[in-house]
Amino acid sequence: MTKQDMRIVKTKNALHHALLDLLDEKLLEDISVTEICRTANINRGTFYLHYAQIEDLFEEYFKEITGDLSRAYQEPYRFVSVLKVSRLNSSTIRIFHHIQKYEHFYRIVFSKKVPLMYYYLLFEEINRLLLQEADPKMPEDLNAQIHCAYQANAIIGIIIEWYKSDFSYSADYLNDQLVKILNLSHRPS
Amino acid sequence: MTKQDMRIVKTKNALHHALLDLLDEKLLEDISVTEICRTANINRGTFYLHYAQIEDLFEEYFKEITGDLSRAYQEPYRFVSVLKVSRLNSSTIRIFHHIQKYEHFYRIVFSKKVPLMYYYLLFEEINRLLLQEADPKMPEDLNAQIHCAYQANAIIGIIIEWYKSDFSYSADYLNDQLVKILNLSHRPS
DNA sequence: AGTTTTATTGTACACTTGTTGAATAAATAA
DNA sequence: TTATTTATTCAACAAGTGTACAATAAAACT
Repeated sequence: MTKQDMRIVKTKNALHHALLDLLDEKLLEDISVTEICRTANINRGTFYLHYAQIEDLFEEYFKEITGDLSRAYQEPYRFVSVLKVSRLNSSTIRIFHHIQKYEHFYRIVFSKKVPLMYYYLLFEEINRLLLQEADPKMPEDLNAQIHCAYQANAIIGIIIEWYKSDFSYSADYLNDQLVKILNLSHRPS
Repeated sequence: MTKQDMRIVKTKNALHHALLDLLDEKLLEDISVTEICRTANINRGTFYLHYAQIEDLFEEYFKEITGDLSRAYQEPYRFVSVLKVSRLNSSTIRIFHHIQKYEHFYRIVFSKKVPLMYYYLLFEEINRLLLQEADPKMPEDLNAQIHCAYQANAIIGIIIEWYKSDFSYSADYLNDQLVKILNLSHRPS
C-alpha cells in the first residue's frame, strides 16, 4: 500500500469532525452535504471526490466502530466471571456490551430513516463473529449459511427491542434473557 | 369515518400508478418527486400536500402488501398437507410463501439504500403474527417482548439470506431448514 | 339548484444536488 | 531544489427540493 497523500487525510478528517459536530445538533437525515462542507471548510466538489453521499462518509465511522467489536473478540474477556450455560459462549455478552458502549452511535444506526445498509453491515459483522465459534458437529442436511443468518439476526432482534425500549435494559439482563430463550428448547419436548 | 373526497382518491391513485410504472424502469432511490408528478400528471405541490417524501407513498403500498399477509392468516392453510413437527406451527411457511408471492416487491424492501422503516414494518407484522400463537406456558422470568423479538427477527434473518441468494431456495426448503434449526436444541445436551 | 368547503393548480422563491472545466495549491518524487 | 503529479478550489450549470400564496376547480352540503 502506497503512502497516503496528506491532503486526503486532512480533508477526510475535517469532514469526519464536521459530521460528528452536526450529529450532536441534528438528525443524520437533516444534514446536507453543503452543510458538512461549510462546517469543515472543505469545498463541496472535494466532498464528491471522495464520497457519493453522506451515507458513505458515515459508513467510515461505522467500520471504525464495528472494528472495535471485532478487536474485542481477539482479547480474553474479563467482564463475565463464570459462564452459567455451557451452550452459550461469550460472544453475545460481548456484543451487548459493545452496543451499550456505543449506544449514542447505534441510536443513529437503528433510526428508521437511515438506509438499510448499516443494518447489513452489523448483520455481517455479527454473522462473522458467530461463525468463529460455529459448532462443527451439525447435521449435514442443515444449511450452515441459513443457520448462521437465523442466529445472528435473532440477536439483532433482541438489540432492536433494546433500542425500542430506549436502551432501558442492562447488557447483563439481555444476556440472561438470551440464556433463558436458548434453554427453552432444551426442555424435553 | 367521513366519506373520502374523490379528488384525493384520484390523486393518490395517479401517484400510486406512476410510482409503480417508474419502479419497473429504475430503482426507488433514483426516482424523484418531480418525475412521479410528471408521470402522474399531478402538480408537485399536491404531492407534498399528501406526502413528505417518496418513501411515504411507497409505505402505502407496503401496508397493502403486508395486509395480504395478515389476511392470509385468517383463512385455513392448504399448501402444506402434514406438519411434521408439532412445535412448528403453520405461521412461518405462510410467511415464506407470502414473501415468495411478492418477491418483486421485497427485492425493493431489502435493498440496501431504502430506509430501515420498511424493515421495522415487516418486523412488527411478523411479530404480531407470531404473537397470535404464543405459547402461554412460559417461564415468568422470561421477557415475552424480548422473546418475540428474538423469534421474529430470526425468521427475517432467514429471509435476508434468501434475498441475498437471489431467492434461489423454495419456500418449502426454507421451512424445512427452520424445522431442522428448531429441532437442533431438542437434542439432549 | 346554489352555497360552502377544500383539493388542486400555477408561479415564485431560496436552497441543495451532482457534475463540469480550468486555475491553483500542495503533496510526492528525482 | 526543481519537476511532476494530483488534490483542492472556484465558478457555473441544469436539475430537484420544500415551501408559500393567490387563483381556480371540483368536490360536498343544504
